Amino acid sequence: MRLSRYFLPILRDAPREAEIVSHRLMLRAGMIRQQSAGIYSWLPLGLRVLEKINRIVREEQNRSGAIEILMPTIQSADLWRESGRYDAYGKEMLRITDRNKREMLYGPTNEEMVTDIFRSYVKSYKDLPLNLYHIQWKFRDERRPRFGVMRGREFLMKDAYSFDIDQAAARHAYNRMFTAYLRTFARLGLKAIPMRADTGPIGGDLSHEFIVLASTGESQVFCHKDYLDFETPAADTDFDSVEGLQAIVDKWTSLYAATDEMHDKASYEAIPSDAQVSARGIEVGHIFYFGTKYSDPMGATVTGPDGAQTPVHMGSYGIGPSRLVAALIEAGHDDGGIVWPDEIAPFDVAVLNLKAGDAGTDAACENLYKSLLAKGYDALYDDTDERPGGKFATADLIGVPWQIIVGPKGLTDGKVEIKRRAGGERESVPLEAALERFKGKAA
RNA sequence: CGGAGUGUAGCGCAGUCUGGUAGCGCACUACGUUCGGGACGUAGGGGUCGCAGGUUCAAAUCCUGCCACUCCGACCA
Repeated sequence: MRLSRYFLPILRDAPREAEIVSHRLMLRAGMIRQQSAGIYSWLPLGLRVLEKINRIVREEQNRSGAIEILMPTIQSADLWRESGRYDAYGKEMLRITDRNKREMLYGPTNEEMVTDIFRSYVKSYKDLPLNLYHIQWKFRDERRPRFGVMRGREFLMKDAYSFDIDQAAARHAYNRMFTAYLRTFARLGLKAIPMRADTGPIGGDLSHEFIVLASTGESQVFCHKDYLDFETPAADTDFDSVEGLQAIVDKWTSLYAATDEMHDKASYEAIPSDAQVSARGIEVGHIFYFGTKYSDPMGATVTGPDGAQTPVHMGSYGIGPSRLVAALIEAGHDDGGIVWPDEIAPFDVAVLNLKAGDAGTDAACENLYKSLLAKGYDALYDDTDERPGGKFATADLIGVPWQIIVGPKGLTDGKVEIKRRAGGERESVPLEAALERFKGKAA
């Protein structure tokens, strides 16, 4: 992308209302624009990051055996009356009336709807297990939205729903998601620790929150230090292996880890004091097993091997990609701006032409830019006629992991500079070497 | 939902107390000089002062009502 033709509305000063660092940086970097309390437009740079997160989430969901669908944002109140949640859900549910005076709602979650889909088509235990997920916008009319997209009213959520014949099978479905989540967050460059969670209004008796440690986190969390060094399940993990997944989950739940609400002082203090971690955390995922809470009242049953109708055992599994954007910034930034993990960055590499209009730098940059594109990189070419200082500041602010800096000074020796955003290391190399350094994007 | 605030140009702010031609910095446009860490000069453009009433010769400023947004707390992916 040529910056001169892109839409990147950088702000030099953050708007006054933005308090936390991720919100300030997202506004400054031109990633989002607030349209209403807790409701945001996603501008090109923000959308790129959001899509990169979605891609990873999708890959790991698919790897674990989940199947993608897409359900609507608007739902019928009737469906929610079946489960009893239409009245149980408070003012957080945005209720809408259509022109025919039918009661509708903007979905805060999709258990009822996916259960309806399931019961319409699936009739036999032979079609289980099944896990359907979608990535869709949700709306919860929070009393007090805050912290930008971290706690918006409208937010993007990946929600998966598992269907199984009995509790043992549902446990395995839970373990699949548990494992997929460990992989997802690791690929996003985050250390997310599963913590026992309260099951809340959704109900059920097996639930974990995945918490990212960050000093600006919203809640207090406690855990054993060893979690930070646990190994992420491998890409070739066999998701069909009941024992294999159970071993992973057992390991990742073997030590103490709890949010404030579930905190048990005695258990925590039993941890050797040098292994106690008390920190702030951001919830980035939440998984539940809730049995037949919805399948029972909604009649989602299958015929078992014995010919009997059995309500299916369900679980639901959420990750908030829009919130993850903010969490990633909270976990990765410095005075200069955002520091994205390589896999999430909106662009892989930025080419900075320090003197646009100069025949030498123009030619070198064109060469670099086209070569990077040809090798599959998302490259951003700053071809504007801004001054060098501004270009450095912009590149740092938006957090592109690599910068290739091309100025007339270096070019007299045939050299360009490669800068790593994260550590700030820079290296002066011949133009050819820079071209070679970026060999091609590994799939 | 309790408490505290804020609405003036795209962003950051002054002006409001004490009514009298709507300002500053950044950003934007043109030209010139600059050019390796957010340059400088000159000349420009841009605002129903959140909205609606009211008081007054005159309202960003005073009065009344409403709306929006933010922060702290309780609650949530």
